[in-house]
Amino acid sequence: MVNCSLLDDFLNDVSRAPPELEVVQLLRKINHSIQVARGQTAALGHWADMLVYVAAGATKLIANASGGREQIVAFHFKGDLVSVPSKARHSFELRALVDTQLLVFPAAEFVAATRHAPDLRDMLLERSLVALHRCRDKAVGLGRKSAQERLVSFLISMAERLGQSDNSECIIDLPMSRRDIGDSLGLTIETISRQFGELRDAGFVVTTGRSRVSLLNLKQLEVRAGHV
Amino acid sequence: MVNCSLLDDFLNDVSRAPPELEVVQLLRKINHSIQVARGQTAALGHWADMLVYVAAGATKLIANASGGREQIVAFHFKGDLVSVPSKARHSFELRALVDTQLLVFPAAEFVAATRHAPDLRDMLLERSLVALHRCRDKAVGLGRKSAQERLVSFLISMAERLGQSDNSECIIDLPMSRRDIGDSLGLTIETISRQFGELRDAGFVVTTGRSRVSLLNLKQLEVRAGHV
DNA sequence: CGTGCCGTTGAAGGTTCTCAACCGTGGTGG
DNA sequence: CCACCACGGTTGAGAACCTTCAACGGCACG
Repeated sequence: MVNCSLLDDFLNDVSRAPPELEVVQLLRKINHSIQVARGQTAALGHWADMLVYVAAGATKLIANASGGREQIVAFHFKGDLVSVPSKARHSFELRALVDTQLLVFPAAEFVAATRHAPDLRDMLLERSLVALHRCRDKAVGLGRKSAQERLVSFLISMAERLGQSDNSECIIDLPMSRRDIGDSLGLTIETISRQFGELRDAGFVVTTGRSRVSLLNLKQLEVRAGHV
Repeated sequence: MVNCSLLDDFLNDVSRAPPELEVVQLLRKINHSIQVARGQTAALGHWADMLVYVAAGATKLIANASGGREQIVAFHFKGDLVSVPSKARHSFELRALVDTQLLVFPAAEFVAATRHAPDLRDMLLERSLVALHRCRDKAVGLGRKSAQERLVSFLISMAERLGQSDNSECIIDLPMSRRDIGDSLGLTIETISRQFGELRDAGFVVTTGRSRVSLLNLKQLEVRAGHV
Protein backbone atom coordinates (compact mmCIF):
# COMPACT_ATOMS: atom_id res chain seq x y z
CA MET A 1 0.00 0.00 0.00
CA VAL A 2 1.42 3.33 -1.08
CA ASN A 3 0.17 5.12 2.00
CA CYS A 4 2.11 2.87 4.29
CA SER A 5 5.42 3.28 2.61
CA LEU A 6 4.99 7.05 2.59
CA LEU A 7 4.29 7.04 6.30
CA ASP A 8 7.34 4.88 6.84
CA ASP A 9 9.43 7.27 4.83
CA PHE A 10 8.08 10.10 6.92
CA LEU A 11 8.88 8.39 10.20
CA ASN A 12 12.27 7.45 8.92
CA ASP A 13 13.00 11.02 7.97
CA VAL A 14 11.79 12.85 11.07
CA SER A 15 12.57 10.45 13.88
CA ARG A 16 15.85 8.77 14.86
CA ALA A 17 14.49 5.69 16.49
CA PRO A 18 11.29 4.29 15.04
CA PRO A 19 8.38 4.95 17.41
CA GLU A 20 6.43 2.20 19.15
CA LEU A 21 4.19 0.06 16.99
CA GLU A 22 1.11 1.35 18.77
CA VAL A 23 1.94 4.93 17.78
CA VAL A 24 2.63 3.92 14.20
CA GLN A 25 -0.74 2.22 13.98
CA LEU A 26 -2.49 5.32 15.29
CA LEU A 27 -0.69 7.47 12.75
CA ARG A 28 -1.58 4.99 10.02
CA LYS A 29 -5.23 5.50 10.86
CA ILE A 30 -5.26 9.28 10.73
CA ASN A 31 -2.91 10.10 7.86
CA HIS A 32 -3.75 10.30 4.22
CA SER A 33 -1.57 11.18 1.30
CA ILE A 34 -2.46 13.35 -1.63
CA GLN A 35 -0.88 14.24 -4.91
CA VAL A 36 -1.09 17.90 -5.90
CA ALA A 37 -0.33 19.10 -9.42
CA ARG A 38 1.77 22.20 -10.04
CA GLY A 39 -0.26 25.32 -9.30
CA GLN A 40 -3.09 23.47 -7.58
CA THR A 41 -4.26 24.07 -4.04
CA ALA A 42 -4.12 21.07 -1.74
CA ALA A 43 -7.60 20.03 -0.64
CA LEU A 44 -7.03 19.83 3.11
CA GLY A 45 -10.50 20.70 4.28
CA HIS A 46 -11.16 23.67 6.49
CA TRP A 47 -12.67 21.93 9.48
CA ALA A 48 -9.46 21.49 11.44
CA ASP A 49 -5.83 22.52 11.64
CA MET A 50 -3.63 20.27 9.57
CA LEU A 51 -0.08 19.06 9.73
CA VAL A 52 1.36 18.43 6.31
CA TYR A 53 4.59 16.67 5.43
CA VAL A 54 6.09 17.44 2.04
CA ALA A 55 7.12 13.99 0.85
CA ALA A 56 8.18 15.26 -2.57
CA GLY A 57 7.98 18.55 -4.42
CA ALA A 58 7.60 22.08 -3.10
CA THR A 59 4.77 24.24 -1.82
CA LYS A 60 3.85 27.77 -0.87
CA LEU A 61 1.65 28.61 2.11
CA ILE A 62 -0.61 31.51 1.16
CA ALA A 63 -2.58 33.83 3.41
CA ASN A 64 -5.54 35.60 1.83
CA ALA A 65 -6.26 39.14 2.94
CA SER A 66 -9.27 41.08 1.73
CA GLY A 67 -9.38 42.36 -1.85
CA GLY A 68 -7.70 39.33 -3.33
CA ARG A 69 -4.33 40.23 -1.89
CA GLU A 70 -2.12 37.22 -1.32
CA GLN A 71 0.80 37.02 1.02
CA ILE A 72 3.04 33.99 0.84
CA VAL A 73 3.87 33.15 4.42
CA ALA A 74 6.39 30.39 3.77
CA PHE A 75 7.86 28.08 1.16
CA HIS A 76 8.35 24.42 1.90
CA PHE A 77 10.45 21.77 0.22
CA LYS A 78 10.92 18.02 0.37
CA GLY A 79 11.14 16.91 3.98
CA ASP A 80 9.51 19.99 5.50
CA LEU A 81 6.57 19.88 7.86
CA VAL A 82 3.89 22.57 7.54
CA SER A 83 1.29 23.64 10.04
CA VAL A 84 -1.83 24.86 8.23
CA PRO A 85 -4.38 26.58 10.47
CA SER A 86 -8.05 26.32 9.58
CA LYS A 87 -9.44 29.17 11.62
CA ALA A 88 -7.33 32.30 11.70
CA ARG A 89 -7.54 35.99 11.04
CA HIS A 90 -6.69 35.22 7.42
CA SER A 91 -7.61 32.12 5.45
CA PHE A 92 -4.71 29.93 4.41
CA GLU A 93 -4.13 27.61 1.51
CA LEU A 94 -1.27 25.38 0.53
CA ARG A 95 -0.43 25.44 -3.17
CA ALA A 96 2.04 23.29 -5.06
CA LEU A 97 4.96 24.97 -6.85
CA VAL A 98 5.68 21.75 -8.74
CA ASP A 99 3.96 18.38 -8.78
CA THR A 100 3.96 17.48 -5.13
CA GLN A 101 3.26 14.55 -2.84
CA LEU A 102 1.86 15.38 0.58
CA LEU A 103 1.24 13.42 3.74
CA VAL A 104 -1.60 14.98 5.73
CA PHE A 105 -2.50 14.60 9.42
CA PRO A 106 -5.19 16.38 11.39
CA ALA A 107 -3.01 18.35 13.81
CA ALA A 108 -4.94 17.64 17.00
CA GLU A 109 -4.99 13.91 16.34
CA PHE A 110 -1.31 13.85 15.47
CA VAL A 111 -0.52 15.55 18.75
CA ALA A 112 -2.74 13.13 20.64
CA ALA A 113 -1.24 10.12 18.90
CA THR A 114 2.31 11.18 19.71
CA ARG A 115 1.57 12.11 23.30
CA HIS A 116 3.86 9.34 24.52
CA ALA A 117 6.34 9.39 21.65
CA PRO A 118 8.90 11.91 22.86
CA ASP A 119 11.05 11.74 19.75
CA LEU A 120 8.17 12.73 17.52
CA ARG A 121 7.09 15.46 19.93
CA ASP A 122 10.65 16.81 19.98
CA MET A 123 10.67 16.84 16.22
CA LEU A 124 7.34 18.62 16.04
CA LEU A 125 8.32 21.24 18.60
CA GLU A 126 11.69 21.84 17.03
CA ARG A 127 10.22 22.29 13.58
CA SER A 128 7.54 24.60 14.90
CA LEU A 129 10.23 26.76 16.46
CA VAL A 130 12.23 26.78 13.24
CA ALA A 131 9.08 27.92 11.44
CA LEU A 132 8.56 30.60 14.08
CA HIS A 133 12.11 31.87 13.76
CA ARG A 134 11.86 31.95 9.99
CA CYS A 135 8.59 33.81 10.23
CA ARG A 136 10.14 36.35 12.57
CA ASP A 137 13.00 36.93 10.16
CA LYS A 138 10.45 37.44 7.45
CA ALA A 139 8.60 39.94 9.61
CA VAL A 140 11.79 41.93 10.11
CA GLY A 141 12.32 42.06 6.38
CA LEU A 142 8.76 43.03 5.59
CA GLY A 143 8.67 45.68 8.28
CA ARG A 144 12.03 47.35 8.07
CA LYS A 145 13.89 46.53 4.90
CA SER A 146 14.19 47.97 1.42
CA ALA A 147 13.22 45.99 -1.66
CA GLN A 148 16.83 45.10 -2.39
CA GLU A 149 17.55 43.95 1.15
CA ARG A 150 14.46 41.78 1.07
CA LEU A 151 15.42 40.13 -2.18
CA VAL A 152 18.99 39.49 -1.03
CA SER A 153 17.73 38.07 2.27
CA PHE A 154 15.43 35.82 0.32
CA LEU A 155 18.18 34.61 -1.99
CA ILE A 156 20.53 33.87 0.90
CA SER A 157 17.80 31.99 2.70
CA MET A 158 17.00 29.95 -0.40
CA ALA A 159 20.69 29.30 -0.95
CA GLU A 160 20.90 27.79 2.52
CA ARG A 161 17.85 25.64 1.98
CA LEU A 162 18.33 24.37 -1.53
CA GLY A 163 21.50 25.86 -2.94
CA GLN A 164 24.47 23.93 -4.22
CA SER A 165 27.53 25.61 -2.84
CA ASP A 166 30.53 25.42 -5.15
CA ASN A 167 32.96 27.08 -2.74
CA SER A 168 32.79 30.85 -3.32
CA GLU A 169 29.87 30.54 -5.74
CA CYS A 170 26.41 29.26 -4.93
CA ILE A 171 23.87 28.08 -7.47
CA ILE A 172 20.14 27.97 -6.80
CA ASP A 173 17.36 26.61 -8.95
CA LEU A 174 14.31 28.51 -7.80
CA PRO A 175 11.10 26.53 -8.11
CA MET A 176 8.98 29.66 -7.73
CA SER A 177 8.10 32.46 -10.14
CA ARG A 178 8.90 36.15 -9.74
CA ARG A 179 5.31 36.66 -8.73
CA ASP A 180 5.74 34.16 -5.92
CA ILE A 181 8.89 35.92 -4.77
CA GLY A 182 7.03 39.22 -4.82
CA ASP A 183 4.08 37.78 -2.93
CA SER A 184 6.50 36.44 -0.36
CA LEU A 185 8.44 39.68 0.06
CA GLY A 186 5.50 42.07 -0.04
CA LEU A 187 6.63 43.54 -3.37
CA THR A 188 5.41 43.54 -6.97
CA ILE A 189 6.89 41.45 -9.78
CA GLU A 190 8.18 44.62 -11.41
CA THR A 191 10.12 45.59 -8.30
CA ILE A 192 11.56 42.09 -8.04
CA SER A 193 12.64 42.26 -11.64
CA ARG A 194 14.27 45.67 -11.21
CA GLN A 195 16.11 44.57 -8.08
CA PHE A 196 17.41 41.49 -9.88
CA GLY A 197 18.62 43.86 -12.54
CA GLU A 198 20.48 46.02 -10.06
CA LEU A 199 22.09 43.02 -8.39
CA ARG A 200 23.14 41.76 -11.81
CA ASP A 201 24.60 45.15 -12.76
CA ALA A 202 26.43 45.33 -9.46
CA GLY A 203 27.97 41.94 -10.16
CA PHE A 204 26.48 40.12 -7.19
CA VAL A 205 24.37 37.59 -9.03
CA VAL A 206 24.06 35.95 -12.42
CA THR A 207 20.66 34.83 -13.63
CA THR A 208 20.34 32.03 -16.16
CA GLY A 209 17.00 31.37 -17.74
CA ARG A 210 14.00 31.80 -15.51
CA SER A 211 14.91 29.83 -12.47
CA ARG A 212 18.66 29.63 -12.07
CA VAL A 213 20.45 32.18 -9.90
CA SER A 214 24.14 32.19 -8.99
CA LEU A 215 25.28 34.13 -5.96
CA LEU A 216 28.84 35.27 -6.47
CA ASN A 217 29.78 37.14 -3.34
CA LEU A 218 28.01 35.70 -0.31
CA LYS A 219 30.04 37.75 2.18
CA GLN A 220 29.04 41.05 0.65
CA LEU A 221 25.51 39.89 0.03
CA GLU A 222 25.09 39.26 3.75
CA VAL A 223 25.86 42.93 4.26
CA ARG A 224 23.42 43.98 1.56
CA ALA A 225 20.76 41.89 3.22
CA GLY A 226 20.92 44.03 6.35
CA HIS A 227 21.57 41.05 8.59
CA VAL A 228 22.74 42.68 11.79
CA MET B 1 12.32 31.35 48.52
CA VAL B 2 10.89 33.72 45.95
CA ASN B 3 12.14 31.65 43.05
CA CYS B 4 10.22 28.63 44.15
CA SER B 5 6.89 30.34 44.50
CA LEU B 6 7.30 31.92 41.07
CA LEU B 7 8.01 28.52 39.55
CA ASP B 8 4.96 27.13 41.29
CA ASP B 9 2.86 29.96 39.95
CA PHE B 10 4.21 29.22 36.50
CA LEU B 11 3.42 25.52 36.70
CA ASN B 12 0.04 26.30 38.12
CA ASP B 13 -0.70 28.64 35.26
CA VAL B 14 0.51 26.57 32.32
CA SER B 15 -0.27 23.01 33.32
CA ARG B 16 -3.54 21.44 34.46
CA ALA B 17 -2.20 18.66 36.58
CA PRO B 18 1.03 19.42 38.45
CA PRO B 19 3.94 17.53 36.87
CA GLU B 20 5.90 14.83 38.66
CA LEU B 21 8.14 15.92 41.51
CA GLU B 22 11.20 14.83 39.58
CA VAL B 23 10.39 17.20 36.74
CA VAL B 24 9.68 20.05 39.13
CA GLN B 25 13.06 19.55 40.76
CA LEU B 26 14.80 19.63 37.40
CA LEU B 27 13.00 22.83 36.50
CA ARG B 28 13.89 24.30 39.86
CA LYS B 29 17.54 23.77 39.07
CA ILE B 30 17.56 25.42 35.67
CA ASN B 31 15.21 28.38 36.12
CA HIS B 32 16.05 31.78 37.42
CA SER B 33 13.85 34.81 37.85
CA ILE B 34 14.76 38.39 37.05
CA GLN B 35 13.16 41.74 37.61
CA VAL B 36 13.38 44.14 34.66
CA ALA B 37 12.61 47.83 35.02
CA ARG B 38 10.51 49.68 32.46
CA GLY B 39 12.52 50.30 29.30
CA GLN B 40 15.38 47.97 30.27
CA THR B 41 16.54 44.97 28.28
CA ALA B 42 16.39 41.62 30.06
CA ALA B 43 19.88 40.21 30.55
CA LEU B 44 19.31 36.73 29.18
CA GLY B 45 22.77 36.00 27.91
CA HIS B 46 23.40 35.20 24.28
CA TRP B 47 24.94 31.80 24.63
CA ALA B 48 21.74 29.80 24.25
CA ASP B 49 18.11 30.02 23.23
CA MET B 50 15.92 31.01 26.15
CA LEU B 51 12.36 30.35 27.19
CA VAL B 52 10.92 33.22 29.17
CA TYR B 53 7.69 33.29 31.13
CA VAL B 54 6.20 36.70 31.84
CA ALA B 55 5.17 36.38 35.48
CA ALA B 56 4.10 40.00 35.72
CA GLY B 57 4.30 43.05 33.50
CA ALA B 58 4.67 43.29 29.73
CA THR B 59 7.51 43.02 27.23
CA LYS B 60 8.42 43.60 23.62
CA LEU B 61 10.62 41.24 21.62
CA ILE B 62 12.87 43.29 19.37
CA ALA B 63 14.83 42.19 16.33
CA ASN B 64 17.78 44.36 15.36
CA ALA B 65 18.51 44.80 11.69
CA SER B 66 21.52 46.71 10.42
CA GLY B 67 21.59 50.49 10.70
CA GLY B 68 19.93 50.59 14.10
CA ARG B 69 16.57 49.63 12.66
CA GLU B 70 14.36 47.89 15.19
CA GLN B 71 11.43 45.65 14.40
CA ILE B 72 9.20 44.59 17.24
CA VAL B 73 8.37 40.98 16.54
CA ALA B 74 5.87 40.43 19.33
CA PHE B 75 4.40 41.89 22.50
CA HIS B 76 3.91 39.70 25.54
CA PHE B 77 1.82 40.15 28.65
CA LYS B 78 1.34 38.46 32.00
CA GLY B 79 1.14 34.71 31.55
CA ASP B 80 2.75 34.60 28.11
CA LEU B 81 5.71 32.41 27.21
CA VAL B 82 8.38 33.80 24.89
CA SER B 83 10.98 31.96 22.87
CA VAL B 84 14.10 34.11 22.51
CA PRO B 85 16.65 32.78 20.03
CA SER B 86 20.32 33.49 20.62
CA LYS B 87 21.67 32.78 17.17
CA ALA B 88 19.57 34.00 14.30
CA ARG B 89 19.79 36.12 11.22
CA HIS B 90 18.94 39.12 13.41
CA SER B 91 19.86 39.64 17.05
CA PHE B 92 16.97 39.67 19.48
CA GLU B 93 16.40 41.37 22.76
CA LEU B 94 13.54 41.33 25.22
CA ARG B 95 12.69 44.74 26.67
CA ALA B 96 10.22 45.58 29.42
CA LEU B 97 7.31 47.90 28.62
CA VAL B 98 6.59 48.30 32.33
CA ASP B 99 8.33 46.96 35.42
CA THR B 100 8.33 43.25 34.75
CA GLN B 101 9.03 39.96 36.46
CA LEU B 102 10.42 37.19 34.30
CA LEU B 103 11.06 33.49 34.78
CA VAL B 104 13.88 32.32 32.55
CA PHE B 105 14.79 28.81 31.36
CA PRO B 106 17.48 27.74 28.92
CA ALA B 107 15.29 26.34 26.15
CA ALA B 108 17.23 23.15 25.49
CA GLU B 109 17.28 22.21 29.15
CA PHE B 110 13.61 22.99 29.55
CA VAL B 111 12.82 20.68 26.66
CA ALA B 112 15.04 17.97 28.09
CA ALA B 113 13.54 18.32 31.56
CA THR B 114 9.99 18.02 30.25
CA ARG B 115 10.71 15.10 27.94
CA HIS B 116 8.44 12.86 29.95
CA ALA B 117 5.96 15.50 31.10
CA PRO B 118 3.39 15.44 28.29
CA ASP B 119 1.23 18.20 29.73
CA LEU B 120 4.12 20.63 29.75
CA ARG B 121 5.18 19.55 26.27
CA ASP B 122 1.63 20.06 25.03
CA MET B 123 1.61 23.52 26.54
CA LEU B 124 4.94 24.42 24.99
CA LEU B 125 3.96 23.15 21.56
CA GLU B 126 0.58 24.82 21.67
CA ARG B 127 2.05 28.16 22.68
CA SER B 128 4.73 27.92 20.03
CA LEU B 129 2.04 27.39 17.42
CA VAL B 130 0.04 30.34 18.74
CA ALA B 131 3.19 32.45 18.43
CA LEU B 132 3.71 31.13 14.90
CA HIS B 133 0.15 31.94 13.88
CA ARG B 134 0.39 35.42 15.36
CA CYS B 135 3.66 35.96 13.55
CA ARG B 136 2.11 34.87 10.27
CA ASP B 137 -0.75 37.30 10.74
CA LYS B 138 1.81 39.99 11.40
CA ALA B 139 3.65 39.04 8.23
CA VAL B 140 0.46 39.39 6.21
CA GLY B 141 -0.07 42.85 7.63
CA LEU B 142 3.50 43.96 7.04
CA GLY B 143 3.56 42.60 3.53
CA ARG B 144 0.20 43.46 2.10
CA LYS B 145 -1.68 46.02 4.14
CA SER B 146 -1.97 49.79 4.26
CA ALA B 147 -1.00 51.79 7.30
CA GLN B 148 -4.59 52.10 8.43
CA GLU B 149 -5.32 48.40 8.04
CA ARG B 150 -2.23 47.58 10.05
CA LEU B 151 -3.19 49.88 12.89
CA VAL B 152 -6.75 48.57 13.00
CA SER B 153 -5.49 44.99 12.95
CA PHE B 154 -3.18 45.84 15.79
CA LEU B 155 -5.92 47.45 17.84
CA ILE B 156 -8.28 44.52 17.35
CA SER B 157 -5.55 42.11 18.32
CA MET B 158 -4.75 44.10 21.45
CA ALA B 159 -8.44 44.34 22.29
CA GLU B 160 -8.64 40.56 22.22
CA ARG B 161 -5.58 40.14 24.41
CA LEU B 162 -6.06 42.85 27.02
CA GLY B 163 -9.23 44.76 26.23
CA GLN B 164 -12.22 45.13 28.53
CA SER B 165 -15.28 44.57 26.44
CA ASP B 166 -18.26 46.62 27.55
CA ASN B 167 -20.72 45.11 25.09
CA SER B 168 -20.54 47.15 21.87
CA GLU B 169 -17.63 49.25 23.12
CA CYS B 170 -14.15 47.98 23.94
CA ILE B 171 -11.61 49.80 26.06
CA ILE B 172 -7.88 49.14 25.87
CA ASP B 173 -5.09 50.56 28.00
CA LEU B 174 -2.06 50.26 25.79
CA PRO B 175 1.16 49.72 27.71
CA MET B 176 3.27 50.65 24.70
CA SER B 177 4.15 53.99 23.13
CA ARG B 178 3.33 55.14 19.59
CA ARG B 179 6.94 54.43 18.72
CA ASP B 180 6.50 50.84 19.85
CA ILE B 181 3.35 50.51 17.78
CA GLY B 182 5.21 51.91 14.80
CA ASP B 183 8.16 49.57 15.34
CA SER B 184 5.73 46.70 15.51
CA LEU B 185 3.79 47.63 12.38
CA GLY B 186 6.73 48.69 10.24
CA LEU B 187 5.60 52.32 10.26
CA THR B 188 6.83 55.61 11.73
CA ILE B 189 5.34 57.36 14.75
CA GLU B 190 4.06 60.12 12.51
CA THR B 191 2.13 57.67 10.38
CA ILE B 192 0.68 56.01 13.48
CA SER B 193 -0.41 59.39 14.76
CA ARG B 194 -2.02 60.36 11.47
CA GLN B 195 -3.88 57.06 11.24
CA PHE B 196 -5.16 57.46 14.78
CA GLY B 197 -6.37 60.87 13.69
CA GLU B 198 -8.24 59.47 10.71
CA LEU B 199 -9.85 56.73 12.79
CA ARG B 200 -10.89 59.35 15.33
CA ASP B 201 -12.36 61.61 12.63
CA ALA B 202 -14.20 58.66 11.13
CA GLY B 203 -15.74 57.91 14.52
CA PHE B 204 -14.24 54.45 14.97
CA VAL B 205 -12.11 55.11 18.02
CA VAL B 206 -11.80 57.54 20.89
CA THR B 207 -8.39 58.18 22.42
CA THR B 208 -8.09 59.37 25.99
CA GLY B 209 -4.71 60.53 27.25
CA ARG B 210 -1.72 58.63 25.94
CA SER B 211 -2.65 55.07 26.51
CA ARG B 212 -6.40 54.63 26.52
CA VAL B 213 -8.19 53.69 23.32
CA SER B 214 -11.89 52.88 22.94
CA LEU B 215 -13.02 50.88 19.93
CA LEU B 216 -16.57 51.84 19.10
CA ASN B 217 -17.52 49.74 16.12
CA LEU B 218 -15.76 46.39 16.19
CA LYS B 219 -17.80 44.95 13.30
CA GLN B 220 -16.81 47.68 10.90
CA LEU B 221 -13.27 47.77 12.22
CA GLU B 222 -12.85 44.12 11.28
CA VAL B 223 -13.64 45.13 7.71
CA ARG B 224 -11.19 48.04 7.85
CA ALA B 225 -8.52 45.65 9.08
CA GLY B 226 -8.69 43.66 5.85
CA HIS B 227 -9.26 40.38 7.65
CA VAL B 228 -10.14 37.83 5.01
C1' DC C 1 4.85 29.15 -36.53
C1' DG C 2 1.62 31.18 -33.57
C1' DT C 3 0.06 31.71 -28.82
C1' DG C 4 0.40 32.50 -24.02
C1' DC C 5 2.68 33.13 -20.00
C1' DC C 6 6.45 35.08 -17.58
C1' DG C 7 9.71 38.45 -17.21
C1' DT C 8 11.68 43.08 -18.38
C1' DT C 9 11.65 47.98 -18.97
C1' DG C 10 9.70 52.77 -18.85
C1' DA C 11 6.87 56.73 -17.13
C1' DA C 12 3.54 58.58 -13.95
C1' DG C 13 1.39 58.46 -9.58
C1' DG C 14 0.58 57.44 -4.59
C1' DT C 15 1.54 56.12 0.13
C1' DT C 16 4.65 56.54 3.48
C1' DC C 17 9.02 58.53 5.16
C1' DT C 18 11.86 62.35 6.50
C1' DC C 19 12.62 66.64 8.44
C1' DA C 20 10.93 70.21 11.17
C1' DA C 21 8.12 72.80 14.15
C1' DC C 22 4.67 72.81 17.58
C1' DC C 23 1.69 71.15 21.42
C1' DG C 24 0.31 68.87 25.83
C1' DT C 25 1.22 66.36 29.70
C1' DG C 26 3.59 64.83 33.70
C1' DG C 27 7.24 65.44 36.77
C1' DT C 28 10.52 68.35 39.31
C1' DG C 29 12.21 71.98 41.85
C1' DG C 30 12.05 76.48 43.35
C1' DC D 1 1.54 76.88 43.71
C1' DC D 2 3.63 77.79 39.68
C1' DA D 3 7.39 77.77 36.30
C1' DC D 4 10.10 75.02 33.86
C1' DC D 5 11.74 71.09 31.47
C1' DA D 6 11.67 66.70 29.16
C1' DC D 7 9.28 63.57 26.66
C1' DG D 8 5.74 61.78 23.83
C1' DG D 9 2.55 62.95 20.57
C1' DT D 10 0.58 65.90 16.70
C1' DT D 11 0.68 68.37 12.45
C1' DG D 12 2.62 70.12 8.00
C1' DA D 13 5.54 70.22 3.65
C1' DG D 14 8.61 67.99 0.57
C1' DA D 15 11.11 63.91 -0.91
C1' DA D 16 11.80 58.97 -1.59
C1' DC D 17 10.59 54.45 -2.67
C1' DC D 18 7.61 51.46 -4.46
C1' DT D 19 3.37 50.73 -7.11
C1' DT D 20 0.50 51.10 -11.00
C1' DC D 21 -0.29 51.14 -15.73
C1' DA D 22 1.42 50.13 -20.12
C1' DA D 23 4.17 48.26 -23.74
C1' DC D 24 7.55 45.10 -25.13
C1' DG D 25 10.61 40.81 -25.24
C1' DG D 26 11.52 35.99 -25.05
C1' DC D 27 11.15 31.30 -23.91
C1' DA D 28 8.09 27.12 -23.87
C1' DC D 29 4.34 24.79 -25.64
C1' DG D 30 0.88 23.48 -28.71
